[in-house]
Amino acid sequence: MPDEFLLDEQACFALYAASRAVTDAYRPLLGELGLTYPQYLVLLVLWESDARPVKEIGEALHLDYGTLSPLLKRLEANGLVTRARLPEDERTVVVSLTEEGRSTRTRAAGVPSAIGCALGLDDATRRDLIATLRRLTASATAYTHGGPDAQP
Amino acid sequence: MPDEFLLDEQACFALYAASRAVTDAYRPLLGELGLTYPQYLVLLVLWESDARPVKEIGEALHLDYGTLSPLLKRLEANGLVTRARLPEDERTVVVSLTEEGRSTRTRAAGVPSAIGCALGLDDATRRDLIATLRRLTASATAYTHGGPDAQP
DNA sequence: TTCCGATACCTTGCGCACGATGTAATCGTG
DNA sequence: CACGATTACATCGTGCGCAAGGTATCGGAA
Repeated sequence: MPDEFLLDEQACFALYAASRAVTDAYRPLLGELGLTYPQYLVLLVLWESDARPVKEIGEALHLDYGTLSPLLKRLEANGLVTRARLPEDERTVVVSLTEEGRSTRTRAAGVPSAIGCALGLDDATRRDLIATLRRLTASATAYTHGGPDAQP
Repeated sequence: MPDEFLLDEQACFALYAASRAVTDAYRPLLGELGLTYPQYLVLLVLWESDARPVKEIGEALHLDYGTLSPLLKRLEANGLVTRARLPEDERTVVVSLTEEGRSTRTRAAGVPSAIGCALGLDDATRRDLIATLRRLTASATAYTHGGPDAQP
């Protein structure tokens, strides 16, 4: 009997282990920039489109306020972003890059290629992996929220 | 010009997001057993082969003592495992399942199939994913430790 | 206009993860 | 045997990541 504890579990553990291994690869590179991987992700979001409310950053990264609020406070304390309430809606906090935040993009220019080297995947495999992971994420998310039944 | 911050980064973020989505899927299932996902992983290791030193558990899960020591203390506090020094080598702590730890395997019998459903991957895709993730983990680990040069 | 609910965010508490440091036991070498 | 190095763990500090609870603001209906 093929142990049922050793089939899909392997996929989940492989995912868990790979995610941490990749984060480990980022660590020394980002460490020189004074960044963690989640902080780097926030900067990626802002480099693509500056001055965004916390809500949008959270949606882009699938992170909630409990994670983002203190993280953004640290980015602010490190002088990379500013946070300001919207005058027309005082509930909303808009996060914007400082000059140092923008220039960090240049300092991080070598990171993607270094990581690409670390992953060691050819183009086709990587595209395939991304597609599979996105389907998996969508499927797992649909299962968790909404459950097998579902309902907004 | 295809933004270099949007290529390999996508693979890494997809990995990061997928890993958390899968953990989210486990959470309600394991929550009923009073377990977290890392705790469940430790039990998987012990269900396969009981009475193992902390070192072996760490190697199996790629986790260090800083993570495992408090985690195992919690499992012990919850009555699922015991920890005992080896008489022939007082440095080594052997982790063993209690009766409750063993019986939890039965209570968790439905978890793998539920997760398999949540992932929504066919057999071929899943095998392919596991293989890709393992190569990726090995490559990233080799890059991080040992660096591009390498040296034991 | 006055509520009432929704929205956007913050805070707290807990459990990972990891680097750094500490400690006791064991091993290896002279 | 002595003693320095290694091994196996434990602990501490920091930073996620998430659930739960709190606050202030906004929008809409009575």
